This record gives sequence, C-alpha cells and structure tokens, in this order.
Amino acid sequence: MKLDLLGDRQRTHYCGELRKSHAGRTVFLAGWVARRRDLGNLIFLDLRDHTGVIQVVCNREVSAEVHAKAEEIRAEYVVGIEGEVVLRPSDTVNPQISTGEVEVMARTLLLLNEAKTPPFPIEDDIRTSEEARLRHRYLDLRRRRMQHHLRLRHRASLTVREHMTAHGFVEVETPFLTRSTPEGARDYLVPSRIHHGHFYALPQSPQLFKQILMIAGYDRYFQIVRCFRDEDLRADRQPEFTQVDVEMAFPQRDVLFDIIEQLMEKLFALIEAKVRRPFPRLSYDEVMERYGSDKPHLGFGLEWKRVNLPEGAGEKLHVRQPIKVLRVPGWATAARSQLDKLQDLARANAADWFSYAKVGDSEIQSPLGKILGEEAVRTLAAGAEAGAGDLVLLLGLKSGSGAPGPQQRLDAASGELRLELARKLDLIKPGEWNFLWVVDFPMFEYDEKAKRFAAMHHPFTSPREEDLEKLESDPAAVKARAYDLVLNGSEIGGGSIRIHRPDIQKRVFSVLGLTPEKARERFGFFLDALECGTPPHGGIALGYDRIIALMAGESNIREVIAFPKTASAVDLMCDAPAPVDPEQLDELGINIKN
RNA sequence: GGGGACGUAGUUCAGCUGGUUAGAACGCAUGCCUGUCACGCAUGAGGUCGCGGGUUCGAGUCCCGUCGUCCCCGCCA
Repeated sequence: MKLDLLGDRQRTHYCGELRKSHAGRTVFLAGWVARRRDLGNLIFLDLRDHTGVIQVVCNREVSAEVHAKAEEIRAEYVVGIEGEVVLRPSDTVNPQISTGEVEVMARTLLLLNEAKTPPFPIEDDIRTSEEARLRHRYLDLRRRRMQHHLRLRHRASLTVREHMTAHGFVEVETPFLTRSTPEGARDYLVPSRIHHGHFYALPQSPQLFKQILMIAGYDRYFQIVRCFRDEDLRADRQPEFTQVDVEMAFPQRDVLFDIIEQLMEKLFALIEAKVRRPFPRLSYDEVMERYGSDKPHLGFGLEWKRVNLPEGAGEKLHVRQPIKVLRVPGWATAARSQLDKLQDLARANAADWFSYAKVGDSEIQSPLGKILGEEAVRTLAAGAEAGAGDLVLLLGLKSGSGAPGPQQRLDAASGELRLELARKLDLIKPGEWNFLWVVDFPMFEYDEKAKRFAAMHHPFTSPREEDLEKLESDPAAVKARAYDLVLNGSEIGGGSIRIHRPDIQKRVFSVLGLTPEKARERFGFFLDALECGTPPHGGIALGYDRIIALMAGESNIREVIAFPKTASAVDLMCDAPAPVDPEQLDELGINIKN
C-alpha cells in the first residue's frame, strides 16, 4: 500500500472540537481511524484524536481518489483529512457524540500510516484482560479513559506546583542514585561500575535530603518525585511511585495542615468536587477504638465502643475485658448465615470471641441471654446505644490465648468487620470525600520477632515534647508528632515534625537499638549536618498516585500510571526485568549465583 | 513466603456427572450495498484448550507439578 507524506500540512482543528459554527470552513484533521462504515460508493470514517471523534464522508462522486483510498483503510490507520465541515442532513444527526451535528466532506485523504489489527478494540467500556492491556500499553493508553486519567494527572501536577509556589515553596531535585539505608523498606540497588562491590540505592523517599535542605536554609521545599521500594505490590502499591514531598522550617502543624487542605481543595476542584475544610482531626488512639483502623473510612457510621462485660461475665464466658461493641442500625433482621460469616471473618482476624444481640420492640434476642441473663444483655445493648430494630455485634478475645498485643488484635479485627459490614449493607457512597487527619501516632511499635522497638513512622520523627522524659523509661507510651492524611479509607499522606536537636536524635536512635557507631555508619552525614544549625522543621509526603486514582474514580493506581508494573513487578510491555549480557556484569564485577 | 480467583479462537466468554468433528458473540478476510454511526447482507478463515507429567479404552473436563494475570495476608521505617 502506497503511503502519503504529511509534507508541510498543519492540523487546523482537533476532531472533537468541530461544531455547527464551523460549517463551511475548510479544515485539515489528523488522527486515527476508529471505525469504517463502507456502504459501497459511500464510506464513513470515524476519525479520532484525543479530543474526540468526527465523522468523515468519503463519497465517490465527490472524489474517486479519496474513495479508493478509504476502501483500503482499516482500524487504527493514521490519516490526514482535508475537507469542508458541513451540516449533516437533519435526519442523520447523531446526538450521541459531541460533533454529531456536523461531518467533514473529505477532498483529500492522506494515508500516513497503516496499523496491524489491534489485539483489542480501542474503545471505552471494553473489558480487556489486564495482561493484554499492559502488554500493548500504547494501544490501551490511546483509549479515552486513559487519555483522561493522564491528562487529569498533568493538570493536578500543575495545581500542585502553582499552589506550593504561591505559598513560598521551592522545588528542588534530589538524587536518585543515593545511599542505601537498611531501615524501612527494601532498597532497589544499582551497582557501581567505578567502585566494584559498592552500590547506590534508589531512594525510598527523599527524607534525609529534604531535611538537609531545611538545614541549608531553603525554608520551604517541595518536589513531585519518584520513590522506589522493593516490596510486594498491591492495588495501591507499585515499586516506583510518585510523592508530593513537602518540608518546611519553623513549622506550625496547623499552618502545614492548612496549606495541604487548601491543596486538596484545589485538586478536587479539578473534578468539580467540593471539599469540606477544615478536615477533622482524630488521635490514633481514638480511631483505633472507634474504627479499628489507622486509616478509617468516615463516610458511614458504624463506630465501635470498648466496654466491659458485667461483673463476673468475663469469667463465665472466658473472655478478656474489655470487649468491643458495635451498633448496626436497623439490621436486627440479619440472617444466621450472615452472622456466621461475620464470625468467620472475626476469627480469621484473630478475634476468637464473637456474639450478637438483636434488639426488638420489647424483647432482645441473643445467644448470651441464656448464659448472662436478659438484663445483662440489655445493659450491653444500651452501652452500644442500640434501639429497637438494631443489631449489636460483640467482639472479644478469649482469655487464656496468650498471644501478644491483644488490644491491637481486637482493634484490627473490629476494623475488618466494620468494612465488611459497610460493603454488605452498601453504605459506601461514591462521590463523597471524607478527609481526615490522624494525629498523635505512637512513636514506637514493638517488633516481636526482633525483640526491640521500631519507629512507627521513621527514626527522624520527633516525640511529643511532653513525652520526652518517658523516652527511655516507657517507649511504648511515647507519642510522636506524626500525622497521616486519610481519604475515604486510603492513606494518602503522612508526615511529622522532625527531630532537629542532635541530642534527641541520639536518644531516639538508642531506643531503636542503634549504637552510636551504627548510627554514624548509616547516617553519619546527616548527623554531621544536624549539628550545623538545624532549624525546627517538619513536613509531609503525599501519595500522588493514590490521590489521582481517587480523583479518577479508580481503585488501582495502575490506571493513573502510564507504564505500570504487574503484581509481580514486571513490565509486560518492555519485558523488564531481563537478563543482561555477561560483559555488562563483568564490567560491574558481578557474578550471578547458581 | 502464604491464601484465594482466573487461564479455551485476535478479544470477551460458554463448554454438564470424562465420550464422536471444541462452540457463541465481537473482531478479521472476501463480495454486495449512497446516509451509515455497534451500518446491513452473504460467504469464509481462524484453536499446541497456558505448559509438563499422570490416571483412563478415552482428558478442555479428574489428579500432581509448573508458569502467567488479578486480589488479599505477611512485607511496605
């Protein structure tokens, strides 16, 4: 097939913008053929670019040459069309497309390129396997949905840069080839050719660099930056992902929260969504009790309460105090099988005691009635503030199960049950944006396996000033000046006020079991910097992919990343990772085992 | 590392308690068609049933292993 050259022709309009007002104009359009409808001497082409679709008419009586070329055209061929925009005959107007009142009478058709028959149709709402989409990502990205997502992402990045700049933040780039810090996530390593046996690491985040920029007097810093973590993937986790990284000197938490809340308001305005400010703030302890999660979805009620069973009941039932109770409004009609499923879910989450009470107008029905007496069950239901027609769930841990962290286990199970109930009862409404700050995280969590404390956020997070004296004596009770930003049950950001004093930094390292020598070996450069006039500082990192995904209405961040990886961290399009030539390995001084 | 779901034509899927030549829709090819827009009509091509092994007279179907995709747990300071 003979192809035409584009020459010096320039596109005059995009396909999707043509309207009645363009009638009579001669235009030159360029794009992909979405569909061809061949009626014999009359051929219709749907020409597509990223703005939309326009119908092109190839009539043998108008141009035999155009018609002959149109006969050869197939889906996804690349063409240029010169012709006149004309009003469609009134009975052939297509109200389903925005350009449906007009069409282009082709006078010239440039056949710019052919295309193989695509493995899947380039259309919206076409179910195609993830595998096929990722393998042929260039075709998947051609679809309107992906075009929309990536263009939304672009506008969001402009919004971030405008907003942060307006608040005096400066974007500074930090290295991708940096030093491995074994704390935290597994690093991606890059071997050094010049220094055999030495490795760079790709940053898990620019944490230390941004703190050093504070020390260097950059005052307010931000960066839209790629981060790398060699950990297993999830719907909301890719090995490389993007953060909006923010840090400020002389921080007041409320000032930072306000800047971020305003940013969220502007971002969600891009999708015409209203955001209520200020965002609620709840302590870690509170959300764990009420929602059983450190990233609760606030879009529906269902709040747990910690209560004690009546005197002696704990012993009778062999249950630890306290238990948790939850009122499920209007679900006294729950079927036995549904309750059994909830019990299974509780057990699967290591909460091995489960019961319930169905509150009627005058009676109350519960398996506990026989053991505790109806009055005790009523007291429990009242504790859950349940009324007629409500169901009360009771969740606890059997006594004698000696596993550690019982309260945490109970909380975690209660959170899972809460989410399952919300799904089952269809309480999660789309189009609502429930932001939340979770504050006052514990400073440390005890690592049972390693038999030591680990930083819950990271080792540079400042303890609350009032907790400083407990740092060594009772680490578990120390709260950090750390906070997470949560949206509809997703953690979309996290940060803290940092330690700016070397003496406190050293004490925290010591609690973490890091000897001064080890600390110096790993973070020596940072400790040196810390001693050179470090201002109080703090910041936050926002999960950019997750935010865009929520804005786009997607539950998987792959949908807002141009070239993502599969659940096994493979790029199906370019087949990475892949073996390399022995010469390349040799140059790096690397032998592959076995 | 563990658990679950899936894997059949280019695509999305059906295929019963194992039984003759593995089907459908869309797509694709060829022909006809001047107002279609998911064009229509006619004809046709297209399959290592993910891969390997086993059971059986006989396996898309049962068993074992393996690979891939998705979701979850662990992991993600």
